[in-house]
Amino acid sequence: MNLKQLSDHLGLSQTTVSRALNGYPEVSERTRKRVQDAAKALNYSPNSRAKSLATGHSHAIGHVIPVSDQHEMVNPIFGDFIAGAGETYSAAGYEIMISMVDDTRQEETYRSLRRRGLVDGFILHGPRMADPRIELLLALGMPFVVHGRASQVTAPYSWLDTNNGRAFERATQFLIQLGHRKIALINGHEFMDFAFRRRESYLQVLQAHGLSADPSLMRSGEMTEPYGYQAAIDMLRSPAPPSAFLVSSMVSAIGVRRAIHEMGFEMGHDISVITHDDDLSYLKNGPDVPIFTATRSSVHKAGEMAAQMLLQQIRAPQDPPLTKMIEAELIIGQSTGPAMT
Amino acid sequence: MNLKQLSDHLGLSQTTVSRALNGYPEVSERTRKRVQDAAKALNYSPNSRAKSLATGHSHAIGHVIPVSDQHEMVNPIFGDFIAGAGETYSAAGYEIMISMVDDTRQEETYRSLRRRGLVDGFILHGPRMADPRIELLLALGMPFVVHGRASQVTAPYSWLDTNNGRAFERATQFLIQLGHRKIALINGHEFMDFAFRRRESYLQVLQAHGLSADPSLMRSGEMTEPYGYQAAIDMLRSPAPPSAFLVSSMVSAIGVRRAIHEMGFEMGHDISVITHDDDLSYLKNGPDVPIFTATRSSVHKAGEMAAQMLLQQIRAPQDPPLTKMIEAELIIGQSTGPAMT
DNA sequence: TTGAAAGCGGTACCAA
DNA sequence: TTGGTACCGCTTTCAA
Repeated sequence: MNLKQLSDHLGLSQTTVSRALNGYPEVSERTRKRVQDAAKALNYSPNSRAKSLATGHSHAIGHVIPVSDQHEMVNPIFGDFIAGAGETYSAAGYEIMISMVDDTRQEETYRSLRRRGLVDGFILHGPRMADPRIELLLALGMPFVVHGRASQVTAPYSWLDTNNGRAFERATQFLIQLGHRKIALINGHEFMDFAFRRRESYLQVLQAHGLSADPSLMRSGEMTEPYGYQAAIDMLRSPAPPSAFLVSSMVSAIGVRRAIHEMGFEMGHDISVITHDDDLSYLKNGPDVPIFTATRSSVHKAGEMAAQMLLQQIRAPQDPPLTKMIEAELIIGQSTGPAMT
Repeated sequence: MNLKQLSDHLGLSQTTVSRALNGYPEVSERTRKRVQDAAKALNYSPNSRAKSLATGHSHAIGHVIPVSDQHEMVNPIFGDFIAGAGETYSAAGYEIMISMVDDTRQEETYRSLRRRGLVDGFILHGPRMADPRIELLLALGMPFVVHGRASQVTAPYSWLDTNNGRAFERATQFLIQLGHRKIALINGHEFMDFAFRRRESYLQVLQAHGLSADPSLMRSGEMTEPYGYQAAIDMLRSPAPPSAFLVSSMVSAIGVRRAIHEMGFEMGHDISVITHDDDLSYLKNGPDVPIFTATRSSVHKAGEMAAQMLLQQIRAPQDPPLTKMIEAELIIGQSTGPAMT
């Protein structure tokens, strides 16, 4: 059933039917009613491709997800974020178009999605400190919202971010209050903006308490389980091992805990671990660790909000960029002081 | 830059340019080369909406993900599966269109995506034993592949599934070999096909060993952490608690372990836990539990394969349905016998 | 208030 | 081997 068939059926022109269905004011109420009823009865809905072609917008949003070549895996927060965004889009009549592409093909993907007219806007995931994609999108003139920020990009743009700095500030303070003096930081790649901010806060708090930053207690890398394991093993084997770990990712934290166990330390007694991750908050009640985290549902919420911001930008492209900060939640499972030995 | 501009620039007709770019044989090699070079130089790529409209296919695949109202969360395997599928699609020039919709709106979503011409095929996620969506898609005449199976649907259709039955068979056998006699099953909703199959295998192996199935040791429900916790607490408080848990989801398993800890049992000594989940295999090296799982990378692989099967169906719609079984991996972290007390 | 017709940007049939 | 043209299904301007 297409527009022509519907209008023939009604004995009206395509024009009138189109207008009636799209809420144009110049259609008589009687006609509109008749058209709407027929459309419903005949199960008509317009072909989106034709509509897009005619109107110039696709009613779809592109999410370009960087996937790492190295381990072919996607950050687990992704699902919840998309689910949240999807809800908002679907309520507004938008679709999600997802591209999973590796780092080398990001630009090409943005350009191509835009040129081919497949999307009306973008959500940018996983920003780096100096992320060239932001300039690119600004140059392309496409509405977009960054999930996170890029602290070295000075041009104004829309973003929504978790307050990573504040989160790690509080976590570090918490460990210091418990009496820890040697606190290790197992961080993500520090060219990623979130990781950079986390380290900055960690260092700042150490300094504020007169503690020196020990480079041997700081690691940054791809947040996998083996990475966490190796980093922790190395540190625990050193002559002056840390009494606490601050870990940027739950996935790596699993490796850290394995290392602690393997080295014969007891978690929550000899050693403390604090994890920050945007996912896996369902672990918050686990017996062995205090967890510092953004919950899954807060990530979901972030997705909703980012989508709303983007739709707003699409509707009013001239408006100034929107920004939004989300505070992470602090969830203490079990207080664990430094080694008792 | 559109086709008309490009052809004007070249002094050729749109027809010829289109043919040159799309690999039609009747174009002279010289012309083709000239066209291709110009297209590259002028950064031309065809408008997908127009192309879709003209050809009748959209070069996009719909993934309709059921989201639960209850906890607004998405099964964590989703990200890896999509990443795998996305790779395959992208290599074949297809896009992914994702719809996150709750159970009540599944049918409507499939119908709408099809009617509006947004997709050429579907991957169906989270099949139930008697899943009406399969009949629907068959009736719609759209190519689709089910991730999982629907054991009560008799009509032939394409699917790709993990061998859940075999996995739980092996897990149950393993626990019995360790000496366990009271083995609890914390399962997903048993109207879900995977959960049904898991229970069937569990029961079958118990029976084969002359063990009676104890209804008080079997639970099914939404696979959340609190659900696992509550189920385990209830069982552990009973007069005859289980000595082992077989848990259908890593998320619930976290709750189970919390309950074990809280009740004063020691994991891997008093109590064993085996978890099956398609995600979170990075936990496989955790210190406390043996894990029975499909790894994240196998889920990724499943996504790739499902996508390949679907593209195959799209290319040759008349071919008989394709089916593919994937064996789960058995990963034993640490053997744990029954309670020593 | 309604309709005819010209796009939107491609593809593909039919002629040349 | 190339080009003219109708058409895919909808929107929108212009006229009636």
